Amino acid sequence: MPTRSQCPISNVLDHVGDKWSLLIIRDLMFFGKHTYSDLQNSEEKMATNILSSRLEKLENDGLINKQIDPTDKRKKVYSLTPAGVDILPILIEMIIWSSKHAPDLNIPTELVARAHNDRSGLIQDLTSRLLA
Amino acid sequence: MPTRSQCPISNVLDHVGDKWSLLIIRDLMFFGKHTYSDLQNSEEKMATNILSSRLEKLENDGLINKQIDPTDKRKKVYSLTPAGVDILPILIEMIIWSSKHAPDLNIPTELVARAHNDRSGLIQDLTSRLLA
DNA sequence: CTGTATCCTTAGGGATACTG
DNA sequence: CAGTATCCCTAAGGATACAG
Repeated sequence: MPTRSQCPISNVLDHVGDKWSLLIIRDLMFFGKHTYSDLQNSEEKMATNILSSRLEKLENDGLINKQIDPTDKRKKVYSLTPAGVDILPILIEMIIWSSKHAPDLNIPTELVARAHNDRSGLIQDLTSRLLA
Repeated sequence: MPTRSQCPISNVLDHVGDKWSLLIIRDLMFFGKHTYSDLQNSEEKMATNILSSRLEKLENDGLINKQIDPTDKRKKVYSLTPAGVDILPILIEMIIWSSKHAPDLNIPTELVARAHNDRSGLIQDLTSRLLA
């Protein structure tokens, strides 16, 4: 997606403003997925060509890394870059929004509670774990 | 966009996970725009048919209101619902992300500073102003 | 298993004309 | 001014086959 303007919100959307990219980041962030087949088996079942193209774009945009698994050279492992980890607060706010406005969904209530009570601590904990 | 899963992040994307909806909300929220032509003259210049369809979807989804201007019955005025106002923290986190990872953009620095120093106060101030 | 490539259909979107 | 409608093209996306 080309740069549309100098607006910081528009800029984020130019990177992840589609239906799938944030779900890939979610899976890497919250569900410990790091292989292609892990990601393909997400609840939303994205098509393999879409997954492939999004991984390529996210890597080009500097949000994820693609590495060879050191324990098995045939495998490839996807992980978040620091810029990718910094998407975390955006996802947390989305979870909070849904917990308020779409309470019928499967919301991790203890996560929401901690996001309210100790937001910066939560983000620091998750971030340090993800960057470890 | 149909519901894809029970995930709260996916749910938000089902409402605003396209290239334009959050920009409309941004314009209503930060730039005091409330008419069709106001919105059409945003920096990103969205096409009139797209603007029309997004306004319709956002209204159906309960994020914006469309009302007759009480001072001029010919005019229509768009405004955010409480659910729309609650998108604010998501936008703030997007601005923070860009301020960190795309510092070349036009970022409102005093907003970012306050988002760091007094995040909940900032959100309360903006929210109460928007709902006033 | 980890993807790429292809085929095909649908949705997104730009330009512009048109209506109340 | 405030939209709707149409035309047309491109991008997104699903299904599936295929390659390393």
